[in-house]
Amino acid sequence: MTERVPPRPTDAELSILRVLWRRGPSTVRDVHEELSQENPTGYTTVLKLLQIMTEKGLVVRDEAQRAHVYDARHSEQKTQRQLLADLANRAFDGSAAKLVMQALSGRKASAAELTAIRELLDKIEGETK
Amino acid sequence: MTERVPPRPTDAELSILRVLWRRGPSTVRDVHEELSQENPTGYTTVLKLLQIMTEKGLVVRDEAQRAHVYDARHSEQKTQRQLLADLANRAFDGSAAKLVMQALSGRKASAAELTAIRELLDKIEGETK
DNA sequence: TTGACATTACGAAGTCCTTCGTATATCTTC
DNA sequence: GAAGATATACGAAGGACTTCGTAATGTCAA
Repeated sequence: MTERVPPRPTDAELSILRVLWRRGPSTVRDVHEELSQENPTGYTTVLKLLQIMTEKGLVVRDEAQRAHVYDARHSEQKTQRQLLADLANRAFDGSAAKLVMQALSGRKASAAELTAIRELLDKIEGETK
Repeated sequence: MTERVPPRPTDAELSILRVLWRRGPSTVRDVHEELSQENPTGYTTVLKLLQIMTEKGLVVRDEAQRAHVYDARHSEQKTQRQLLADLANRAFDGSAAKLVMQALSGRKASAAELTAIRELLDKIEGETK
């Protein structure tokens, strides 16, 4: 059996992934401290989540040292794209374009951001041609 | 107590909402038949879900007839925007622009769709000005 | 009215998510 | 090597999600 695609991370799992993406490989202690600043959590709670995430394949664990070091298995980009594809399938008839249009309509996007998006569009159209 | 914002629909709940958005007000039988074509489900399972969704405020129920008639409480658009805002908060630092860029990078968008997006950008920028 | 049928109500089971308390193992320092 | 600090492992509890079986209720026709 080959490795399967990891499942969609839950809310608590995603908040841990965000810490790992920001910090890189980290111990439970590291993650716990960072996470507790915004949202106080028990140390063993974070540990348990990381253990489960290891089983699921969301993170990888280096057990070389006493304090195991965890890291996100997939990049932030890759995970984000998977989440978007998933949402598109579940709520937008699988259409990424519909999703984008709705996200843009939902206001809040600075002029600079709009420009950046426009440039991205240019780039995409350039490649497709 | 005033009405609270309905919670994020689960996967099964969302698939029911999709049917309601497409069909409009429907009985359990209606929803069950439509839903079972793609994904066979028990009749009482659908009923139970609709009852829970009524409690949560995701749908409204008209009990005038013997066969209760259910309908989505919020429009497809409104729900989609809420889901997008939620995902932006959980995985994109709350930035809708980042989300859009990532969605666009994730390939798949026809030329026509790209044009439509571009026009939408024009419209937004026109209003903001 | 009564029987057949359709519908809703109720409750329970199995799984997953989240949290935490306690036990066990390991390292450091003296 | 023993004490204390620090880690991980284990298991359990409570709640949410999904599914379904069975009971109760309502409707209609003969």
